[in-house]
Amino acid sequence: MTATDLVAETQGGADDPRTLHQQVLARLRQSILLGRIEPGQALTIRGLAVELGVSAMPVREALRQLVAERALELMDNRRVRIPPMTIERFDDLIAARVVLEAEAAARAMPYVNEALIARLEAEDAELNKAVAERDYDRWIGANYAFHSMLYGAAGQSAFLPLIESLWLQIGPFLRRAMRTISGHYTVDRHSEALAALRRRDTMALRIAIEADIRDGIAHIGSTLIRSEALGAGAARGPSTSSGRADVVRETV
Amino acid sequence: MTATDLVAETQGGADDPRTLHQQVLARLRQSILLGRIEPGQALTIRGLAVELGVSAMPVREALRQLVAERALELMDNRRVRIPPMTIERFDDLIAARVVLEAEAAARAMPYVNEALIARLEAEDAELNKAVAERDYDRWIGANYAFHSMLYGAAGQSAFLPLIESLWLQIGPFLRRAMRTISGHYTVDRHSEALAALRRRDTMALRIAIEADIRDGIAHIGSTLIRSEALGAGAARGPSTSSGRADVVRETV
DNA sequence: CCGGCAAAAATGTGATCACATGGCGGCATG
DNA sequence: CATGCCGCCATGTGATCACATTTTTGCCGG
Repeated sequence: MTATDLVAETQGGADDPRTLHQQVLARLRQSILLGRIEPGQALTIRGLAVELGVSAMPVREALRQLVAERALELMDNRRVRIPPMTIERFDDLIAARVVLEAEAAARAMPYVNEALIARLEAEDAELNKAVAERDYDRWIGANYAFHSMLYGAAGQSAFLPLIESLWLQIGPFLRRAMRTISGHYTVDRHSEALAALRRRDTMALRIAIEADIRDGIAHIGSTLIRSEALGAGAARGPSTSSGRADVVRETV
Repeated sequence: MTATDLVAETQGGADDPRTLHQQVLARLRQSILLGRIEPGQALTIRGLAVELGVSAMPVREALRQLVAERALELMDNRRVRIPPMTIERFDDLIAARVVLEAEAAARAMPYVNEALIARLEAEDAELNKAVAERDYDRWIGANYAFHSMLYGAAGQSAFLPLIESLWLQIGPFLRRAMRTISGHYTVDRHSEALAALRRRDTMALRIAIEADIRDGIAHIGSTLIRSEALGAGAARGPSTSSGRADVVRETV
């Protein structure tokens, strides 16, 4: 399998109307969202370009865009990395998620109809199945789909991009924490949210969303306590070009 | 005055440690924030590059970054523009500002000390002076400084970038509305916020911040009603390269 | 065996070029 | 005089190149 195949086989054929840099961006964004990129992993323009079978230019633009969304961080040496997580930052991100997503959900309420609820239920079922099968990617993906489907009910909202940015910042640190708490997923907050939607109960919806956010990731905080400043610098992966390519090949 | 001088004289000399694209980004960002770029104005890579005395590359990257921050929008024809404003979007943006900034202010409270209050007072005085002198740029600048100073009290916060994105989206439409309400600025919400800070009254602070946001821009909504979808397409400026250059010269 | 130094490889940045696409005006035609 | 078509020019996209800086590596002396 060539690197080019990697790009072509999952998404974006030759007739993809999107520009190359948009395809690269979508790919990298999903990788970050699903936690496939290790916090300390080397992210070089040329490396990713070879990896994705494109030239450096689209990768450059995609990286810039991800830096703007705070999914990546531009270091002093002008390299790019996943921003290291600290307890303070994590706390901020969760707080921002809570206020933004609760408000976004509340503002979506007027647009809720049976069709939307049905789609949300389908996504919730998909999520539960993924949880049962311990399929992490589908789990995260379905969870994200559920939330964005709800917040986007009113059409394009100004909230969604902001929330996406927060997801991207949390994504890389979600996976490791998920493993440890995969058994703790006892209360189905999505069911509570769906019940609130059916009753058109905005307040209950806010509570369910907040609980969902806090439940899903509350345990990450303790993970962070055990390893301060996660992904700060010591956890640098293999740095030779061959080594990096190997790691990225299975992750991007 | 050459175009190069335009860049050099206000900021960023030859020994600026920042990369060119960062300088261009900062310049464009400020222009958008201060409403110096008309919603319908043509924004071309080559045009801005000539304007700013740089090559196309830094401009490309800066534009991408601003698109990621939602300050600009990538149209289907791959051109870039200030996203047209609608009542719905404006309503979203204000709602997002309120919840984010209220929360950010509340979370800054533990870090409030006399030094910070003093700096905020100084910025507020600067703001009032700018208002009295009808100096729009300083007005907006001081207002922005006041808010970001408060929200950033706890050091780098995850809230600030999100809030900045919202400011950038509102900026282009603020100026015209400001003109019409410049006389209505009767209640000084910043004073209320400062009083709340001195009393360490988090709830009062939230209320003051929310009131400040809503007061300052409440009248824009009515402006939008009179001209739906502001900057949608009809308000396209001159499109010849010479015409564009003239417009941008005095605005960027 | 370890530490530092110099050479070499790699990386980010910026510039320039080729190409396809789209917008615009001029021109012919009704 | 209005309208539709065609060609030209401007623009965005992607590739490649040169250069400065950083990082890695290999080597030498202690």
